Amino acid sequence: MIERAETVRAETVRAETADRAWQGMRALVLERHDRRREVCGALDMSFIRVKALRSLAGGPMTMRQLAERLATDPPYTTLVVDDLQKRDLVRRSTHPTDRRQRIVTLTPAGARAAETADRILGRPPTALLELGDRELAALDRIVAKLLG
Amino acid sequence: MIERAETVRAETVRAETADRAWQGMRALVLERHDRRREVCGALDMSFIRVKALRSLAGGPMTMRQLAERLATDPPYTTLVVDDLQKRDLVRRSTHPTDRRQRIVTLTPAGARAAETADRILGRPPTALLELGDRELAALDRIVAKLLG
DNA sequence: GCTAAAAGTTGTATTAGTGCAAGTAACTTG
DNA sequence: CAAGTTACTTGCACTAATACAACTTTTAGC
Repeated sequence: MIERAETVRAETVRAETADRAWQGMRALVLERHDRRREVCGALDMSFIRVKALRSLAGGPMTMRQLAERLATDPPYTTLVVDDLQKRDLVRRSTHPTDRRQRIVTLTPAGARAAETADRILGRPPTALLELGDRELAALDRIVAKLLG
Repeated sequence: MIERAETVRAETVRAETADRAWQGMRALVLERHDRRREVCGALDMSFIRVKALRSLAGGPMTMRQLAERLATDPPYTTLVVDDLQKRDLVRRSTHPTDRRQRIVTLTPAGARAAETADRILGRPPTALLELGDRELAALDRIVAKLLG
């Protein structure tokens, strides 16, 4: 492939811009506005349990699906769900047609806990709230596009 | 404070947009494009050590500054730095004027490791690279603004 | 029906991380 | 120069997380 010099240059600028934007997004999410400690404190549980609750807020899942979602293995998932069950935040039931599978469902208290977590984690940084209307709309649109 | 109905409505829309954009950014960084495992595997160390190396890439720091940056306490920082020192990635020296303080500096090998980490963590998602020029520029500008 | 596979659980071992108390060396302040 | 403070280290106790191996129950394929 033969490219003209200015094309190569333009691509370099694009790559640099993309790197900078991405690193900025990472810094915002991971450093400037990390609410993990806060949410763990509020719900008095480790972050993986919070993630489990939030995952289940989207609907019941089997243990295996939950393990996948939490990027962990089945044994540890058992432990996490055991703990959430002791706190009456989730409930285990047997799959109607395949009795090997356990369906994990949020209890009403679990749904409330997941909502609390969402409220803490989902709260945008103040800088974002102070964006102009056009910028905020642009950001919203671009992020949606990135998510596919 | 008295607000007209349409002003309240507009604020609600803004808040919803901000929430959605923020949650999208979180999802992108934390779920869609999490490279922690990859970088930990590549450098054969825990993520907090990677963070330490990357922090030190910006210049030498004292133990206390590093502890602050890693959001941990001094004792654990000692442990992390001990480990990095064993691997010849960092070096401890005494502060020239205050001999209580230890200055932690990257070795050449440490700088290379930090660069490797940056290359892995800083690589933007492909979706971001596929944005149009105008959108990419807008994202870059907005993120810079959010970082203040 | 027998065998193999899948879903979950139990158990054990190891590493990572957190928190606190105490100790040492160096500096600062009155 | 004595007393307090700061920076770092050491040590201990504890929880969280990760990884494997082995086991039970249930389903699916031959």
